[in-house]
Amino acid sequence: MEVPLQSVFHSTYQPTYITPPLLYSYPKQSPQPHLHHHTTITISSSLHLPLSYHLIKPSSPSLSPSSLYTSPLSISNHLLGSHIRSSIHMRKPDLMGKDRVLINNNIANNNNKNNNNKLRKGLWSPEEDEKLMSYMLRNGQGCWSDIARNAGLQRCGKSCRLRWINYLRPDLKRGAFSPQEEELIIHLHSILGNRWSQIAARLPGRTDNEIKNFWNSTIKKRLKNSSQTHSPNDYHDSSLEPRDVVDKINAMGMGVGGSSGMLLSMHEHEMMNMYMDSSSSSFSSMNTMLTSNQLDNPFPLLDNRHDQMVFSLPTCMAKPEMTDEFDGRYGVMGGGKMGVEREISIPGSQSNSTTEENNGATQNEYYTIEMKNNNSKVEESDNIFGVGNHWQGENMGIGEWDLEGLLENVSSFPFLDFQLQ
DNA sequence: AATTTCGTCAACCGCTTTTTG
DNA sequence: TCAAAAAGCGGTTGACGAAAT
Repeated sequence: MEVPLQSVFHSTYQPTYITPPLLYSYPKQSPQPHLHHHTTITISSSLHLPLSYHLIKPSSPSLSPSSLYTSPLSISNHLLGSHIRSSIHMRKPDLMGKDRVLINNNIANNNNKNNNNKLRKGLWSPEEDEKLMSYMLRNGQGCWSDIARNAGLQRCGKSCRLRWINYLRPDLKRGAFSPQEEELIIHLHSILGNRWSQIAARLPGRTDNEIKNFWNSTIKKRLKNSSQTHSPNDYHDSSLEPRDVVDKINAMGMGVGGSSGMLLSMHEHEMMNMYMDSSSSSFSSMNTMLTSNQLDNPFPLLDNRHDQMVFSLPTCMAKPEMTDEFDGRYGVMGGGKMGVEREISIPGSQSNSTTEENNGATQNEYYTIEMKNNNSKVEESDNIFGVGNHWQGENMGIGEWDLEGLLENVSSFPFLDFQLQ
């Protein structure tokens, strides 16, 4: 479906049409072009976009010509709504042939510590992109070093893989993160820590690199700012990383025999308050709860003095609902309001959940998972995660307990998939 | 207008894990 | 079973544009 830009731009814009997804942005490092004021809007609707590049010219006087060639985010801040912003990327116009290659070669030479003159490094030229793209579309994925060779690229396979995964892949979403995505990233990071690839796996169309950059540049900064207004004493021991928690869980599986199980606790009620209302800024909620300490310790409220581990999940994660447009493996927002708090409680001696029925669930439901030592199992409570019996594994020892099961229902969020259709 | 500072992000590096022969 | 190669991952760097001074 085509959407007239006129309808989404705040400023007057030459009427044209956009068919998402628009995939390609050109690296901003490319040389500043000479600008032509007669440049017309050209937005491709093709999925083969990476082979073509686009210019955009607004009629808005508020947008200077030079800003046309700035980052997608920059122009989007001027003109675009958040979702159009997600899709529009612009290239800088040509000067990307020889000059650019020279620049690349310089970069490559400077960076080439191995004196391997055959392999290029640095920014990818459009020609290289085209080679890789067309090769991949023709032949699909294979051994990356073969791909590099067969596609006629003077690149190592690793570099090709990275370029494809982070940039050329047709299913990349690109553009600014939506508030929902931000919330999800924060939440997943609170569970997974810096396991960017695992976080990315649950954000369709996003790459680990992208999320990592986003976290380091944006979220971390915001959290840091917000933390300045709060005392670290407001919170429990934050010495454990999520990874530590997993390790701890696994270590228990190794068996310190006899004790009655998990000695972890997370007092995360406040933490999850930020999910209570998806319409409000998650960061405003976080203002009340995060300290700078927590930036590096994403399990800030973890307290190992207690014998329960409590995960709080937004509704969509903890107990997904089914919709027609989504298969049963995944959680779905459905009609439910994102942010209704759910918790998974993992006490040492208690076994079954206090769960209510899936439908009509209320806030503050508790899901309980038994965790015992050695011979213990992680037993599924009454449909703990709603769909898919992910915890049904028989005789699953603690050592086998991992975050995958816990997170399985977070593995995809269709509501995050912005589409103009 | 010039300079400095800041924020972003593509790409590299080095290490670990997985796969292959 | 083992070694080498490939793939995967997270941390880091540095170029660039934008914003601030």
